[in-house]
Amino acid sequence: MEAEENRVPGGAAPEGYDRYAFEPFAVTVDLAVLTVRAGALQVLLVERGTEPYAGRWALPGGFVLPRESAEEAARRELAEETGLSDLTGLHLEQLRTYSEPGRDPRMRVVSVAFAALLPDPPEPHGGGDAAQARWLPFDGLGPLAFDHDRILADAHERVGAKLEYSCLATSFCPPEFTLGELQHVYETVWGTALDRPNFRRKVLATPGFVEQVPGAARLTGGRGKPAALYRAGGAKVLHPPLLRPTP
Amino acid sequence: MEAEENRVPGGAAPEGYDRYAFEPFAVTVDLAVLTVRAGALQVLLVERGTEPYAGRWALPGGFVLPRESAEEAARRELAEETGLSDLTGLHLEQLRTYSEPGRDPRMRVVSVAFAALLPDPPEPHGGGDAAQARWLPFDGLGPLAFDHDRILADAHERVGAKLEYSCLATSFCPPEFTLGELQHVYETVWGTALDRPNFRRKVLATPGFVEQVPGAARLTGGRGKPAALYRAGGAKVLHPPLLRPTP
DNA sequence: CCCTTTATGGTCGTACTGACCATGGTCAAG
DNA sequence: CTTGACCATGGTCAGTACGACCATAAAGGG
Repeated sequence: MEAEENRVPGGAAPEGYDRYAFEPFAVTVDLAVLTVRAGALQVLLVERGTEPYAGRWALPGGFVLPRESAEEAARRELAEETGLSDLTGLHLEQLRTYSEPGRDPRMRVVSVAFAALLPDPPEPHGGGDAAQARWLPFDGLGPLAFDHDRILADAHERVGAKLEYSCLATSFCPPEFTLGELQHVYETVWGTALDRPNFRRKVLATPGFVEQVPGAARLTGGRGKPAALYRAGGAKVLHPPLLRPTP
Repeated sequence: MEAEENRVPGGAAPEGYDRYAFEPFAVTVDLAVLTVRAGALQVLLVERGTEPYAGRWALPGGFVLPRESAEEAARRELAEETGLSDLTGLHLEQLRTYSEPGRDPRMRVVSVAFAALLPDPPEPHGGGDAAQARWLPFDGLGPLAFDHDRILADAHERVGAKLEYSCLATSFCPPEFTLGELQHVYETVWGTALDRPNFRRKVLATPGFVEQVPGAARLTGGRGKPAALYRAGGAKVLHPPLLRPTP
């Protein structure tokens, strides 16, 4: 039900809305942007310059503008923070909305959180307004600003779970990748080692997960036998799923 | 990032917030309340009495109050709509947030949608303010108000997916239930028939999914052999999952 | 030339699943 | 009372998937 009830006096009613009073909220987006770099899971963070939490790292984000959806706001903010222009193929997944009254000490802010996955990202050049944007390793992060620790933990959990039953892992990889790189995505996000032949068997047995680039091969940094290159296939779901090893 | 940027002139800045301008949004919750009644999946809907969409069915919901979270608002609204007082054990799951600018023609409304599951629910007595609240079968619903068709479809998809890898199905059942009733939940939500012995084997082989009530048995409406009664166990996840049959 | 490293291919036993068949208890109709 | 419908329960059997290996191939470094 939308704007149906009249319980909240004190809000400003927009034109034509004299029957309905409502409480205004600020609506923002927060972005948990993950990538696999240098063999580790990394997160895009910005350093806060103002109170509260001045000097702390925080997730990038910002206000939702009057004429855009939260998804559009998330893409806009991400483009501004990273300086990337082409985010069309980017996987952006809505995590959940955080609405606890005290989460921002200054005012009532409802924040729609998104998880985004980037392959081989550029170093952010602190694009527009953010004080400083950097990639930082996921492990060993100090406490973040606001409730961003929890948002980031939720993003990690969600991405880890989606790797099990979707073909999402290719979003972490460049357009052409080796099966070793794809396996490394799983191992990095899950924090567990996988058996290489078994992983290979599973991936190749799933129709549409990956398709081989004919004739191409790449050396994985010069060591070992050259690996065949693959592209992401058309499939979106993994059936049956690729479950995390149970410890 | 919270309330960090100054891009939106025209919003009212609360006290102490002169540095930050923001656009106020109305924030509501929408509830997709599902149950299994009379052998069919049913949804709790309210009939709208005012424009827009007067006379259409809509999901119950309402404004988030200034001092409550979206989860608290959802529980409060649900209690008001159904007249139920004890919703402590109720499974409430945040679906996602719908924020497209045109989804409410009157004003900018951002809605946090929840899916709720009720076992054997009472007939709602149109409790507080809602014009009329009723359980309606999920199949064959005419178009709902606003974007509630999509929210309901998302809720159905989410619940169906969660049945696969969680013990959520017991939330549809009364405190004590037969395995036939539990299987019926799966069949109703998924819309597929399941093999009874195989379902039974799978459920009993999962530790903590259900535990038998000693000595108790119930006739399933008088026909057939009496079935043993079970309670929900302590487990929350299903490992390995109980996958939908692939058609 | 040997060793390390990585990719790729295969085997084998176990666990799980889907498709059955069989039995037993209860009710209702004949 | 008998019979059949109906449902719960128990079991079999084969195909599949998966984990734990072993083996081979191709590259680079000492």
